[in-house]
Amino acid sequence: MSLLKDHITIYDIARRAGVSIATVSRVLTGKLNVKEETRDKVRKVIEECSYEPNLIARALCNRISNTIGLLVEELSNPFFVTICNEAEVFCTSVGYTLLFGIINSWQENETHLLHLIEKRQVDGFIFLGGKANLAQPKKSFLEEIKSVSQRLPLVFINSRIDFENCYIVRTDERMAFAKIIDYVLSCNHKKIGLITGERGFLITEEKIDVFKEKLSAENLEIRKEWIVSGQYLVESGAASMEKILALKERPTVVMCTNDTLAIGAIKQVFKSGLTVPGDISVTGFDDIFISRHFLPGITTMKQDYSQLAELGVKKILSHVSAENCPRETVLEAELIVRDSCRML
Amino acid sequence: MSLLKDHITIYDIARRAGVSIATVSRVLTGKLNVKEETRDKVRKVIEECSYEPNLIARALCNRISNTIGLLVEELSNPFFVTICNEAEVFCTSVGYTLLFGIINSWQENETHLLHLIEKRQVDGFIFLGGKANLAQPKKSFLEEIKSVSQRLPLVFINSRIDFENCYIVRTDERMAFAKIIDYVLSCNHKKIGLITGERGFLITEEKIDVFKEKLSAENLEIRKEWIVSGQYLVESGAASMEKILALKERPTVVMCTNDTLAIGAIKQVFKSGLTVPGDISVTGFDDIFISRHFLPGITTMKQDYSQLAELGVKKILSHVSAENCPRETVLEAELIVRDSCRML
DNA sequence: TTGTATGCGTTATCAC
DNA sequence: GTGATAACGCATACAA
Repeated sequence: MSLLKDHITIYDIARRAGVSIATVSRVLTGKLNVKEETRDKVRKVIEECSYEPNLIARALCNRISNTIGLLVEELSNPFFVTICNEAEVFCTSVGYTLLFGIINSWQENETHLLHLIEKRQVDGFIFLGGKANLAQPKKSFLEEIKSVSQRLPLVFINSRIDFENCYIVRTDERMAFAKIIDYVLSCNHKKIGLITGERGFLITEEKIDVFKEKLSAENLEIRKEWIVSGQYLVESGAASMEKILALKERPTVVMCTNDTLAIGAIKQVFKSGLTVPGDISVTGFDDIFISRHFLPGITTMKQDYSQLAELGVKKILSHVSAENCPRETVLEAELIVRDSCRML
Repeated sequence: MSLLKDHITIYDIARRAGVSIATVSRVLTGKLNVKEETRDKVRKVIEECSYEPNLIARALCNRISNTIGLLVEELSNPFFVTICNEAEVFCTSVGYTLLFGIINSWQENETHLLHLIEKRQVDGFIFLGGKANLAQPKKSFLEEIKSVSQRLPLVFINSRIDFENCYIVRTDERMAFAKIIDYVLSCNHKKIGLITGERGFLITEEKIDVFKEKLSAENLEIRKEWIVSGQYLVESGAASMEKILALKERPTVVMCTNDTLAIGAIKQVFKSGLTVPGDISVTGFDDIFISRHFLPGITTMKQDYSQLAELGVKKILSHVSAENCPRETVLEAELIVRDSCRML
């Protein structure tokens, strides 16, 4: 068979309403003036036929698709998916639709994926994770970004890319990590360890920087063997904690640069016959969904997911409608105290 | 400003290659014959201009958008998002793009959301959760579905809607739940409780049915107070377990109709000062990501997410290309034994 | 093998 | 106010 979706078009409506397609189009868009009488007549026919305009045709004509590309590192990542969910909901509420591109499934070809989606004439792109979040993005990647940004507005979430037509929405992760360090200090911890994911990413490097700064400022010892980096995986968090537990002298608290690592770290502590926070405290970052339900509940920092998403979309909308909007918006994070870090 | 993305078109390519647009189109689609010489010439120009065809225009022309609507109950649900992720990856690998619609954000208006997406001329729809998964969908909803199915192919995941142009990909949940019950029985449990989410959904009702059937067959007691229903939320799982723990006589194992409930149930056991599986065993269903990492690891059933997703997409592709494909495909689930259910 | 012309369903610029 | 008509970018039937 074939999908003979031969839809009703404005021609059908025009004919049945005894007007021209131009008039139908006018009542559809609602911009130009139409005599109330004819407008009602047309509306009635539209209703009767349950006609819906073909958005593909409209997009071709307007050269605006009401569509935004969202390049996300990985949908199964709980941090990213929360933002995607919020973004999607907000988009549909304003008549937009997101086209997702999942970066990880394309290995090195993040750029190729981008072109694939650009062919669908999206009005802009949002970047969530991927190479854009490297502390030092590669030259070739930046060139590509710059090139695309000459055609379309780009929004980077938790990144720092700075070109014409590029916007940024981000959490102030330096301040956020400083906040949770302060909390840890306020619990009288003096021996503090750090578990991170991949080096080279902003979310990693900034936290390491702040970690060292704060500890120095407090005259606390920064021990190399108490800082261990791996990947942003549960297994990696566990492996890192294993290394720390094997040390002759251990920190009293281990801070993790995200909750996934914290989960792995906690698991490993229990596996070693110790407990969290009894024998060692652990903190996370991001407040992913499960952190509240994990045992023990994870003390962490919560980012403002809905704002991150909504502002990202809004910046593109503003750009499209030629409104002014700040190039960068920085959001605060919130400390969420639960059970995984105890007072000494 | 305005997004003057005045792109290169086939006209530009045609001019620069000294051929007609028809020829350019031919080498682009690759279907019809073009002399090798001219084809190479055109290809070279395309390359030089880094021209990319406008998929919106192509869709309008072909009346096929290479786009599929995916109506999903909630992206933040770990079960659904896994399938979405797989579906998205598979789609892009075959030149398709998914348009997501998040049902929960539209309350009762699942149908309205559907129309919103249909306007974008998707080639088909996939339903993941929502009203389609009710054991007895409402008449009005079925009417709508039937109506849409006359225009587009529809795929239902883990559902049973049976109309023309409607396809089904599902896990055999009856068999799957029977399997995990068998496992529980093999652990010598005789006193078995059940925690479910919302009544009325297939995933709930089928499991309750199987539960009763199996226990009867084993001559085990089916106690009303050991079967407690709530919502598919962690909190609800906890509340249900609280009720069970308050009973004078308790089951030795509580089976949950999904992992989210199991997590809540386990939390509640620990909160009561008891342990899982020491004092009471718990099982889940779905094997969501965190189940492997929870403490204790949750014994559960794993659905074949990638097949669920891929077959869903494939059925639509087959329909579009007029190939034959079975109306319904049923998949098996796999028992995942971890630590939350112990041998008595 | 290649080019011309038409249609896909809209919107928008003209006249009237 | 309203109605022809020309884009929008592409694919294809038909002619050459």
